[in-house]
Amino acid sequence: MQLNQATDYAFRAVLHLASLPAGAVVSARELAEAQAIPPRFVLKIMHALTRAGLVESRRGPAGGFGLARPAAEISLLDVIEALEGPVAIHRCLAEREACNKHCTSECPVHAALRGLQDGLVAGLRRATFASLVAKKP
Amino acid sequence: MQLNQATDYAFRAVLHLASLPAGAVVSARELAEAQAIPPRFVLKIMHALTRAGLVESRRGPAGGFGLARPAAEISLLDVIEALEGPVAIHRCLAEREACNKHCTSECPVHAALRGLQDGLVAGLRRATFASLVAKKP
DNA sequence: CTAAATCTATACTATTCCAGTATAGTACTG
DNA sequence: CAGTACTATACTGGAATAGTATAGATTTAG
Ligand code: SF4
Ligand code: SF4
Repeated sequence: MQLNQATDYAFRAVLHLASLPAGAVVSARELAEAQAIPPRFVLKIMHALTRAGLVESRRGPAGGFGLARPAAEISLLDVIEALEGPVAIHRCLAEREACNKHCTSECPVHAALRGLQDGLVAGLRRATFASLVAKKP
Repeated sequence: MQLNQATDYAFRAVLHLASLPAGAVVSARELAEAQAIPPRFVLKIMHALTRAGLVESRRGPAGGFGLARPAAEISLLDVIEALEGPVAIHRCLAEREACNKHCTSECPVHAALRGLQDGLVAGLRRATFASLVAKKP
């Protein structure tokens, strides 16, 4: 019931990129140092963010990473989904067949959890990195 | 980011007990069969629920388990906490020191997630088994 | 052209957690 | 006192987590 460590590193990395002037890039090594991310591990995280289309990379000397679109269009949900796939607070909300009871009718717990998950996901979608950067001191 | 299997079994078990006439008890074996829970595993789950004070047990022949208080006073949150401990959607919300970045000031991601978690927890607390049973067909 | 810097992609590993089993013990009933 | 049923804890195989390692591709400077 918890986001994993890689996702947290990704939050820090995107927050770092979001507070940069537009168009600027920062190397994996700098990111790792500034955000206290293990230097080898940061590569894997940026790889996932790049594949998801949230960040863009430039190779070679003076290369690095930058946001692929405005920080106002990147939410906590986007980052979580890039690292962990779709959000699901219970197995049967990830895929309905995960219920090993094979309830004939709709399960009331399932229904209640679905409502709560929807609220959570909506909140994660509303939390953009533009709004988060704005809150920083 | 998902409730575990044991917690789901506990949901089914409590839902089963909540739909019984008041004062009735049901044995572990019956519970396991009715709710498709592995027969040995159900003992561990009922043990956790008993220790948390949500269910009461009676030993010996004709023994079994029943709710320790009215279904209206048992929520999804109570069951989750009995099986998994306090709800936390992120490591730094479980314990503040879990952040290996040692942010000097308040982290905006932390603040946003805390708000969302509070909403989720409030919803879980509001979902009592009395209301869930009422929704069953 | 070539060397160094930097990202890309995947394989590997140690540790921890999960899901479930096993078993020895305690309490109640008839 | 024998059988039923819960109590409590130890054990286990497999999967997930949190990283590390490495071989390769691309870009730029000189
Ligand atoms: S019993 Fe209900 S809550 Fe549990 S997995 Fe099945 S549908 Fe979901
Ligand atoms: S960086 Fe922010 S969100 Fe991540 S663990 Fe630290 S306080 Fe929590």
